[in-house]
Amino acid sequence: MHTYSQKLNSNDIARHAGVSQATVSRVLSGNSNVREETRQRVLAVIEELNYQPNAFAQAMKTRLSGTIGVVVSRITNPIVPEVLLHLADELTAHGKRMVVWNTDTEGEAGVVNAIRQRVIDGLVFTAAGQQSAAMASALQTGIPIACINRHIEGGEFNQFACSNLEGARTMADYLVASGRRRIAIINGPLDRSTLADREAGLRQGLQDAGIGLPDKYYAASDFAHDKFRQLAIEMIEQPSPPDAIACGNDVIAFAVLCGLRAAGVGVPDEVWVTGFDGIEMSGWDVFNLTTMRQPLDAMASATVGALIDNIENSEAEPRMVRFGTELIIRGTTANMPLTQL
Amino acid sequence: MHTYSQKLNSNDIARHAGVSQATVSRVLSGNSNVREETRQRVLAVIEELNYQPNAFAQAMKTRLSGTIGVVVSRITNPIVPEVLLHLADELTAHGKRMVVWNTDTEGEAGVVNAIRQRVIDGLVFTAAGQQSAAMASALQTGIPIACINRHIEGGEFNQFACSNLEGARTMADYLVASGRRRIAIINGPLDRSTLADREAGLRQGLQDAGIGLPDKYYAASDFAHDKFRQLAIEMIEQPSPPDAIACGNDVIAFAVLCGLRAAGVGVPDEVWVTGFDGIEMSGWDVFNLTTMRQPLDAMASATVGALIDNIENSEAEPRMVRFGTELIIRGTTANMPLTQL
DNA sequence: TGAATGTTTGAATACGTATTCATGGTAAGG
DNA sequence: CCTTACCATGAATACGTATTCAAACATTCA
Repeated sequence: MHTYSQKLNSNDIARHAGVSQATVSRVLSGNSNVREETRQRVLAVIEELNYQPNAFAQAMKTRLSGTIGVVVSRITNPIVPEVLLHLADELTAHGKRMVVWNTDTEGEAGVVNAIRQRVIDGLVFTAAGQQSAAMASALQTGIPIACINRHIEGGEFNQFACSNLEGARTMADYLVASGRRRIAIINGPLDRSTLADREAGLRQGLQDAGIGLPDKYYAASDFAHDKFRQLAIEMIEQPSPPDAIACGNDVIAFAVLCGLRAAGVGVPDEVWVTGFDGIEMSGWDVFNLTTMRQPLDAMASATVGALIDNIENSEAEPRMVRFGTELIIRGTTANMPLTQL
Repeated sequence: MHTYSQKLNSNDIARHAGVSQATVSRVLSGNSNVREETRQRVLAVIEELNYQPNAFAQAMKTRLSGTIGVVVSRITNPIVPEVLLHLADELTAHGKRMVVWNTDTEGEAGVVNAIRQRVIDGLVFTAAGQQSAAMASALQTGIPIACINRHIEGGEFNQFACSNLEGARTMADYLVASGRRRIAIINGPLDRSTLADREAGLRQGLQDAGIGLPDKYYAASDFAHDKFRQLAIEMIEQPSPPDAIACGNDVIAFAVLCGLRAAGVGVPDEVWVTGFDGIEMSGWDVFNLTTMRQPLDAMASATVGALIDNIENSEAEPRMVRFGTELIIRGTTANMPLTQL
């Protein structure tokens, strides 16, 4: 069994500095009054001996681990690392570590265990379906949680998402205003609030424009590149195919573009395609995707901020914010300025 | 300050079961002899009261946290989540949690801190440059480490990578055997051993074929999609452009394909393109990239296995394994079977 | 049967820190 | 000068578990 011994403890520091262990602890925590001269002396010894407090002992006393959990449903979905990147930056800025669970392959047992063992101070849930043993467990134990890109009606906890419905509505309006009339939707699983809200926004826009959405212009599937790709092929190869396909998110749109390419159908000449999220890859030439950008950095910042507040102050009210989105017009739709909206 | 109290401790269990706390601990750890009847009684009480041992107290005693750190250089690089996925699965299978650091934006301070605080039992380094304060700190403290996709000569620690040189050599042979004669290389930073080894393999193949590599057919840059894209454009727009571009990895190849598309150059009609890694996206229709697949799952499995061994048995020798690669021929090169190799 | 060995258990202790309680000292206020 | 309040500090304790030590008991062997 490999263990590497801790060389020093606060008693050693106390002895060297000629104070009591309690005083060393007070200097470290910075919460109590210590005479400036004493503080300097202790700090000097800490520095000299290169002392680090034992994190486990601290955690046991304070019941705080300095670690935040992040629950992710499909880590290889390209939007996930972008979210993790921003979360990691924010957490680091707050001096917290980030432990990650990927539930689509690992399952949720690890998360539930961590919650029950109290080894995390808070938990971030990223977009995923509603049914979640981990979420139920978190709510039951009362551990502070925050959801990013996932909305649950009536939930008494922090929730940060973009204006999915309004953004999708804007997207529909743009397509209609640009002359599209046979607009199709390809979407993912609707138990994800983001996707459901976006679909609602699109449908609303189509309905208000008097266009509507025939069944043959609608398709959905659970997450799998090949499935979306296949749906796109079937969609485009039917009689009187759509002249635009609005997708629930960028990753779905990527698969759709792949399907259309396989079917030999030109974009945007024969059909337009739009995504939603505005992830980095959407700007690559091979996609050049018109999409609706959500401010992931701001959302991550708010998520972490609220979580930290809940941890430091249990009275803090849960927050719920919707972030604005930005239409980015690229090559998968006609490249013309949007003056008529 | 939010804290949620631990309801029960092992003393409560002991009292309810009519045994001592030591016996409860023995039942939990499973290392000592306990009479079967006693064990069942204790387990029943644990079950009944829904007791969970306090992880911090355990960690303080055993000096083991049940957490493994993973250091990543650019988490949004699509190969990284694939690595993390496999690592997470393996770690979960071993009952370990995974904490992730993304050093390109966070820096390494968090990792170094975690090492000094002993809050992780082991550390995985994924491909990155050689200079690393975290690696130095890890080696100094003696915490078990393992490197995946990163090789350091003479290092006394676990290292798992694929046969980068041989794989690249095979790739060069394939291009030459297929009739390519003006073969270019676009690569990333050479302080990454994977990229350096692959370049060496390619150069070796070209040299043995008597083709060589003129300066004008070589370009490199640090990691940034736009830079690789630009390099590809400049490469292809020069007089007597290459008839093939071999890239250091798939992500570079994606950028190259984007550049070629922007330049209006047909692939594979006017120029072939190859990658290396075989990440999932390389199979998407928009890339359809010929590449060299490395067995990430096996590599991750070996990485975690070795790390766990080092943690459980400090005498365990560091391991160093090279994994074989597999040429995957797709649409960015002529779609013909490779019989002549 | 007696000695030797092995099994099962409890009491006590240690891990390293944060915090409470008590004490001596110092400043403020009349 | 006396009281009151506050500041700085140390001794002692608690957090919850793993482990050592010793004792009680059971088993084996001659």
